[in-house]
Amino acid sequence: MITTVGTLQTGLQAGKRRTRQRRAVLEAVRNCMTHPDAQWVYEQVRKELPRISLGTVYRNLDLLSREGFIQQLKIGGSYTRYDGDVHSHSHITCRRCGMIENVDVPPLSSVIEEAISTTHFSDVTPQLDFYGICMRCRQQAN
Amino acid sequence: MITTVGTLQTGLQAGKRRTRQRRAVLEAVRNCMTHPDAQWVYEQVRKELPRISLGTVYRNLDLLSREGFIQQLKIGGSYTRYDGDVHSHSHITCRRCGMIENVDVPPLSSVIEEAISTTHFSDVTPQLDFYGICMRCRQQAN
DNA sequence: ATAGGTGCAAATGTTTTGCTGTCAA
DNA sequence: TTGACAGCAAAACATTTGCACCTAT
Repeated sequence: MITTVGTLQTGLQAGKRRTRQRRAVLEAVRNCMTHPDAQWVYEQVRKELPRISLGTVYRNLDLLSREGFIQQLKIGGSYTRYDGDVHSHSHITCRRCGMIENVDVPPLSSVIEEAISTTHFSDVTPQLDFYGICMRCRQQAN
Repeated sequence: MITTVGTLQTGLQAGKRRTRQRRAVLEAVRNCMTHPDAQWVYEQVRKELPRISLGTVYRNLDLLSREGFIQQLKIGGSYTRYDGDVHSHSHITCRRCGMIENVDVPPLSSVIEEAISTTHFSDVTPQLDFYGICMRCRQQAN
């Protein structure tokens, strides 16, 4: 069995050293389907490495996202969330409970490209997100 | 000359009382073109009302955005920014300096509507934002 | 051996809140 | 008159950072 923990399939390495802490953080984000925040990752990783600190989790989440191993999501709530899926996709956030789900959206039309061209910005990337009410919240007749 | 400070043209009122503090906060956000944060609004309003507290600014910004008089922007940086322009439009944020500019984007295509329909969410609103490098930052050869 | 990384705790920066007093209606 | 709101300060909250020690290379 080949283990690729802490390494992309291409053999790329995050940071300069391959530490247990970094591998565990990447592993946790990748295995989580719910777009976790730093606290969740911390609690998860602590099951394996009880002495890891929250600061280390933050530092690694930052490094991993800067180097493109994971994605930082600054949508909706009051804290930053992470996504182990780095392929380009959108997110839909529940306005009531904050739950995030993935949405596959086709490439944005040339109409939007035109809108961008009216600005004086360069290297522009669009980010399309959605907000709504999830099924679970809708069913809870409050 | 008709003054509409603190009141929408329709005569709607924010909150239950028309306080000087609330009017000044709304005024400040409306007159500012740079999508200010709470601190900026605080400093601005303090010129007129030196005894206003930051807490009051936050409470009013919150109330005004909940009631639709202004718009809350949770994009990019580490703090919440506000927009006095409540008509539906997008924003483009500079990745380097955080500067925000407005972008007028045509209505999103039906292709996107379809993507939304694959989710189990209701009352979905799309939010399209852009990130890039502004002209000023590009010119500063760093 | 050594630079990069970790743990810990304190600091930071933004936003919220409890309480008491004030003021718009 | 009275309840919504303001001022103040402390608390809450997520996140960052300084420093001494550790460890992957």
